[in-house]
This record gives sequence, C-alpha cells and structure tokens, in this order.
Amino acid sequence: MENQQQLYNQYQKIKRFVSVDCVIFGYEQDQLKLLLFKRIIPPAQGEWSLIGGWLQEDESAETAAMRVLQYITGLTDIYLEQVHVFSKPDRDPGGSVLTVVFNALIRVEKHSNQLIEKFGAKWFAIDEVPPLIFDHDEMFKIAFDKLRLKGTYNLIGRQLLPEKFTITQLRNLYNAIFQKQFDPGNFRKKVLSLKMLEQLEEKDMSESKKGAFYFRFKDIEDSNLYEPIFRNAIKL
Amino acid sequence: MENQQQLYNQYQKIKRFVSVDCVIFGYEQDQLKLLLFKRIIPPAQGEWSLIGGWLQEDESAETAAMRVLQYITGLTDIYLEQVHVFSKPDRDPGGSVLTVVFNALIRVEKHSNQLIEKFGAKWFAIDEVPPLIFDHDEMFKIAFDKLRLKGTYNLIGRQLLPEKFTITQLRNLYNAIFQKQFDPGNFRKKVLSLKMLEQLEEKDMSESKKGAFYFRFKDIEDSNLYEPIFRNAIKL
DNA sequence: ACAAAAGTGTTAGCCGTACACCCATGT
DNA sequence: ACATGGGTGTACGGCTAACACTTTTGT
Repeated sequence: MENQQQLYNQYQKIKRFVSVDCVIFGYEQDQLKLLLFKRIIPPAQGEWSLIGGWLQEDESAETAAMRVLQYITGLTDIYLEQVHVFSKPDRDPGGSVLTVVFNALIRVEKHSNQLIEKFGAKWFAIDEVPPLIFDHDEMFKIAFDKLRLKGTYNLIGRQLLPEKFTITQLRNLYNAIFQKQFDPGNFRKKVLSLKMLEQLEEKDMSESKKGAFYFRFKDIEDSNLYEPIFRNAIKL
Repeated sequence: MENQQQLYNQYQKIKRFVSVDCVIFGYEQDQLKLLLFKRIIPPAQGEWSLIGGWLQEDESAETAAMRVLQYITGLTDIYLEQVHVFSKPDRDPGGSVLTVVFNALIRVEKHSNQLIEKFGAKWFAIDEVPPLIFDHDEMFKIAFDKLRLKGTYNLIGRQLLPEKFTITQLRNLYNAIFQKQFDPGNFRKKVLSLKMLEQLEEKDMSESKKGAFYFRFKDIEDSNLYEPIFRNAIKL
C-alpha cells in the first residue's frame, strides 16, 4: 500500500500550458473544405495553420474551442468532437504545450465571410490543403481519418449541410469525404432505409428540370451509433 | 488581421495541472477484466478508482501513462491508446485538473500479482465493476465503448491474449467484449479469412480431448485498419 | 461407446453492387 | 424531341447466420 502512496508523492503536480486547435470542416459547392489561417505572429509567420487558443482558468477544452470558434465565425452551437491530444514536450517551439485537437463541423452558408476575412482565413478544398505549421499536418490527418471513420457508422451531414438538402447533396458530401463516387440509386436507398431523414414538400429546382425533393434530418439524436452504414467506404 | 492578433493577446497563456488515468483491461479465465485501485488518500479514500499520475515537465501524456503502468505492473511495452480528455474545471475536487484517459491492454498472465497486491489493486470482471470515484465511471464507460468500437473493425487480442492462443480463446475474448455468444464455426472462418493469424504446430490439450491448434498474430502491424470485421457485433 | 470440444460443410436469406430503366420538365 | 438529373427496379454475387455434421481422443 505504501507504494501507491509513493506513486502519488514521488512525482509532483506540475502545471503545463494547455491550448486547443480546431480542424474546421465545411461543405460548399460539392466540396469538403478546411478552414485555415495565415499565422500573423512569429514563429512561422505567414504560413498556414489551424486556429487555436489558450485554455483559460475556468474553461474546459470544449468551452475554449467553442469560444475560439464563436469569435471567428460568429456562430453559436457549433458541433465539436475531440480528436486527439498532442503533448510531446518538444512539439511546440514556444515551450511545453499540451494541445487538444477538435473537429468542428460548420455550415459554410451560415456564417459571414467578412468575419473570416478579417482573420486572414481561407477555405481550402480537402484535397488541396497546403503544408501546415508545426505538427498541424498530422493533426489534420488524424482529424480527417476520424471524420471518415465516423462516416462509416454514422450518417454525417446534420452539421455540415443546410437545414434542408437533397439526397444528391448528401451524396456529394459523401463523395467528397471518401473521395469516391457513390452510386446514386444505391446511395439513396441505403440512406433512406436508415429512417433518419424526413422528406419535405418542397423541391429544389436549381439542379435539374424535374426537381429533387428536399430532406432534413429528423430531430432525434444520431441514435444507432454503432451500426455500420457504408461498410466498404474506406478501402484497404 | 488585427483581430487574429487580438485572439492571441486577449487571452493569456495559463498553466493547468495535467494528469493521466489508465483504464487497464486484461483477459483471464474467459473473462474481460478491469484493474482497479483502492484509493489510499483523501478525498474518497477507500473507494475504487482508475490508476493515474501527474504529467511531469519532460513528459508526453503517453510517456506519463506508460511510466505509471510500468511502475504498477513491472511491464514494459504496454499497448496504449488515447480515449478522451476530461477538462471541466470543476471535475476534480482538488482543483482544476485536465486528465487524459488511456486504454491500456495487458496480458494478465505476464505480470506479477504481487506487484499489483502491493498497490491495493484488484481485477474486476467487466460486468461487475463497482462504482468509481469522481468521473471515473464515465471514463470507464467511454473507454469500454471505444474498445468495442475498435473490435468491430480491428482484430483485438494481440495485446490481451498470450503469445500463443487457440481460436476458442480468441472467441471467448470477443464473447466477453461484446457480451454475446459468437458462433464457433462462423467465428473461426471469419477470423482465419483475415489472414492475420498463423497456425502453430503445437496443440493446446487442456481444453479438449482432441486438442486445439495454437495460433499467434502475424508480425505485421494491424493493417486493414478500417475494414469492418464483426459488422453487427454491437446491436442498437 | 460416449462425451465434449475442434473443426468442416451446407443452406437460406440478406445485402451491396452494377446497371437498366422510367419519370418529369425546361429548352 | 431530347437532354438531364431524379428516382425505381432487377439480377447477380458475396457474405452472414444458423445449424448439421465429422473428427479426435480421454475416460
């Protein structure tokens, strides 16, 4: 028993700087996009990076990430999900910093572009992401992998697509996430079989002569959490 | 642009205590088990908890978790995986602490029971876990869910089973993880079709008259990372 | 011979995939 | 009428789940 005591005593409580970084995904013009920021302070000034911030005294990591995102986009109620913690003591040139990385899913249409321009931000198509500072490249890779994994057992889109959307738009989102072309007919049948969407009266007439019915996500939370949806979306 | 500056300046770099907690899984006697510790210091003295420790100056969270596990079990090369970060400022009665939770997978047979007894530790069957201190209940739940999710697209067992094991043992592990009975014949065929195991000459004669061939995991790392294996293991 | 676990074979049904086909409508 | 995307139907192949069946050997 004295050994457990030792485990607690031998090593001190030591404080460390804690920050959050946000991998902000958006969807626009049939493309999955990533919001990046041109760093305005040294080191690595002028290079692209994720946006982040320092954890304050009375904040959880989630709260801090939300605060940063709200400040940048003006949006409240952004969807957040923890991705990974980066904590190697030498990972940040400015000293030992522990960083919690979050995925943030945003409706691009909803937020003001002016706000974003003020911060030197730019949306990049997911397959045209430039090199990022420090270990942000790895952060993005892990974050994107996590988003894709989630997409195989959860229907993604509630937070990325507009309130009402067509099945084709949803399919384009999946095409973008998994970088493959889903079969239109099969995708429709699969998605509707999940009974997570409800069809609206209204049609979108902008994409075709016939028009496509709008759908929206039902109000229930994403339930069947572990049911495989697109089983073979990610290939070897 | 001045606004991004503001985001960096307005909020200070503030340090916070950082700890790690380990959800230690083991497998013994056809049961998935969790290693818990009787807390010897106030508050909540005498109650069961996960084991943890303080992050030191020159450590990553992974290093700290590994140090704690090594100290407890005497093992090196323990399999670790990040689970989640808990960082609500009021979650620890002793002050604002950010905790990184890890899953640790251990071969029960390999480590000394004496070491564990010295620390007031005890293995609990996964369905007989007692109430835990603070938010450790939630930590365990999230950690177990994560292990199960992983089990649906990865073959779990490399780190939990002995070096050589029978298919029946592997199946019992999956029975324990998913709390259901996998069909012996189908499980065997499925697992072998993954070509991740190699059959040894030797047989285990202890469980049956006929004897069962031992298998071992091939040396390659767990590759086909996203291929669904047991698609419907977790039911709604 | 029997029991009991190991291991193989068989079948029916479900599901994913590919692709043909019809629908509605603006030009 | 025809081109275009929306939406439905079908047919094949592979996989899963259930379970029957064979093998092996200690008692």
